[in-house]
Amino acid sequence: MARAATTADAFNAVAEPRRRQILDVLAGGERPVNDLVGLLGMAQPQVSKHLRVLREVGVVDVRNDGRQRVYRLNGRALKPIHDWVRAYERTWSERFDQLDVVLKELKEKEEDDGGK
Amino acid sequence: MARAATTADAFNAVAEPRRRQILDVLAGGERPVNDLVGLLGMAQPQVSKHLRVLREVGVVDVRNDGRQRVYRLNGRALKPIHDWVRAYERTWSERFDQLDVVLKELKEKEEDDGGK
DNA sequence: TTGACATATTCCTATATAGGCATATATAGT
DNA sequence: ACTATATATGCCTATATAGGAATATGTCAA
Repeated sequence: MARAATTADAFNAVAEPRRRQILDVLAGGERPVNDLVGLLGMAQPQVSKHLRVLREVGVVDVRNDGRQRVYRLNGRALKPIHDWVRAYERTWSERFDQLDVVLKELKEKEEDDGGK
Repeated sequence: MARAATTADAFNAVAEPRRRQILDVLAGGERPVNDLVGLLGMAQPQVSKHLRVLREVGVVDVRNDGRQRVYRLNGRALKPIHDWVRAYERTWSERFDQLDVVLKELKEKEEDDGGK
């Protein structure tokens, strides 16, 4: 088998640095495609294709505005990533030395995350 | 071009669900390979290959113990992911709408969904 | 040494990219 | 209708998988 599709979940979608860059821009407010093209210095088709992936995993939404398509961040789709990685914060932050219960809870969340 | 290598960074390494499962087990303590094989129900070569990827991005370390190779979590390699995704937490958690700094200090004591 | 156990590596194949480029689609203005 | 603008899609190719199976490597014990 090959790798899972980039549209399989937020983890795969966000593994691509360009897509994280797009999200970082959108974090500052909604933008039409051409704004992203200009700000990121990427080719327009590539931006559109990356936006399609991000949209398929639900991390961005689109809105039509005249002949422009305005993309908007939907950060909630990133929550599974946050929930998963948060459990590991204790391994580098001393504040989390005795939060074993939290760790177990988040691991269980990861269990039923596979079917998304 | 193809997708970036899974060993390119922690984002790509962790995009694979099986590798997250491995890390979730190792979060409970170091383990030899065969333990992971048994606990996760994966084939041994696949486990070894996933561990190689995780090791190349620095998220696990190995130690020789007789004929076993004991793998140990090194969560610090996940910090870039945590740092990146953390900036988006405010988009789904109303707790971050105001009083950012204060609530950041307290948030680990709450475990309900996004507060009410 | 021989054998059993533990782990890593190699070879194979189907699949999915990401970027470059051309082109299709859609909308607005004249 | 025609044109310019804005965006999406299709086609192409090199590349990198992930899993399966077989095999290689390494280590202990008798």
